[in-house]
Amino acid sequence: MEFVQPLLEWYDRNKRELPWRGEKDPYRIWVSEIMLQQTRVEAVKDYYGRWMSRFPSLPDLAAAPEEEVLRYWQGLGYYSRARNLWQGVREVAASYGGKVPDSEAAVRALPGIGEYTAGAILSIAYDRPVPAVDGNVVRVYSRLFCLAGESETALKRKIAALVAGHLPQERPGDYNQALMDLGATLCIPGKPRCDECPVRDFCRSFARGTQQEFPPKKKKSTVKTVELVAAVIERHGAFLLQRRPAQGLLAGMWEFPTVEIETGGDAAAVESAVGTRTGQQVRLGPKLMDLVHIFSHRRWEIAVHHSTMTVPGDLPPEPETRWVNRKEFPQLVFAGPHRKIAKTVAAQELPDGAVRGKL
DNA sequence: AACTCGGGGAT
DNA sequence: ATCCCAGAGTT
Repeated sequence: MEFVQPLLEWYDRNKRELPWRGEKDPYRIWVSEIMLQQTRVEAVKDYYGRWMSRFPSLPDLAAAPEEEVLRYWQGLGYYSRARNLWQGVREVAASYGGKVPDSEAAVRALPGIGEYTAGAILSIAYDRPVPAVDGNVVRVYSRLFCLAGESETALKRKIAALVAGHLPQERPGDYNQALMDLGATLCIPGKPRCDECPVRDFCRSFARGTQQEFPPKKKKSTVKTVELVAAVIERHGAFLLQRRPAQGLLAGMWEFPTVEIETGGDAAAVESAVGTRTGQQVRLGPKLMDLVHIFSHRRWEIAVHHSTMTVPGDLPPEPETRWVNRKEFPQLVFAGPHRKIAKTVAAQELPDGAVRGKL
């Protein structure tokens, strides 16, 4: 295709300088691609740097405990990515002698590696001509060819087939990355900067002035609001923390005891619910803060209350519950907004012997 | 095909 | 507010 060469030349002159760019170690490419899933380049840079200073090679990650791996991922989101990456790396260490396989089937079979990531790893690290169609590439190609597609999956499939036919055998990784850089810097959502585009002359939507119509808008999902009360329960300088369920949202991460409430639920009902959850008799104290935390498809509104135990009881086996000193906070992986609560209460250093929570 | 899964930056 | 980001896995 005639636009391949102009695009590669544009890439050679204008590619972004990124920490993982020029990297050939498949493990390092792998890590970057997983971090970049649904995550902006700017957000990834720092995490990638910290990660590589701690887990510079595949065996380093394979040998690390899961808890520590999650600590290095804390705040990035989509935590199953970290677990899958860790599991995948261990699988490579165990079954492939520590060398990331270079066949599409084998790479695709690793946990957390889907069609896009397989293409990215194979083309960038192994120079294999496999398309890597991410959101950028969908946007670029749908505009180049005025492609709408019957569904998102059909559109993506169609584009992957086109890219496969265009990939230059000499530098497939650069072509994939050139498409992504173009989509990230010029062929952006909203108002693309077509005046600077190296392939404008080949773009059908530019010719028709219909760039805005591509790619087709995806239907918006509804965001459900959930009201919660979190209880900060302190005793002898330690705080009561609980682990979230192993499956689902923020799986396995630590949080202050939290209950979902009906709108306008009264204090007694909340105290009862917290008591059931923690095995303690609890009285809600003064409000520490209100937090709003927004996920893609959920909105948490959390009232955080200092709370006191009226009658200390045994800790429940489920969910896992622990008294944690604030000095141990850095060792834990906190669930989303609870990081902020932890940071706040940990900062409230008291002199020895001082008592907190008196009304 | 539709949902779930995080967090944040741009508009 | 809305969009969407170098998506994958499950239902």
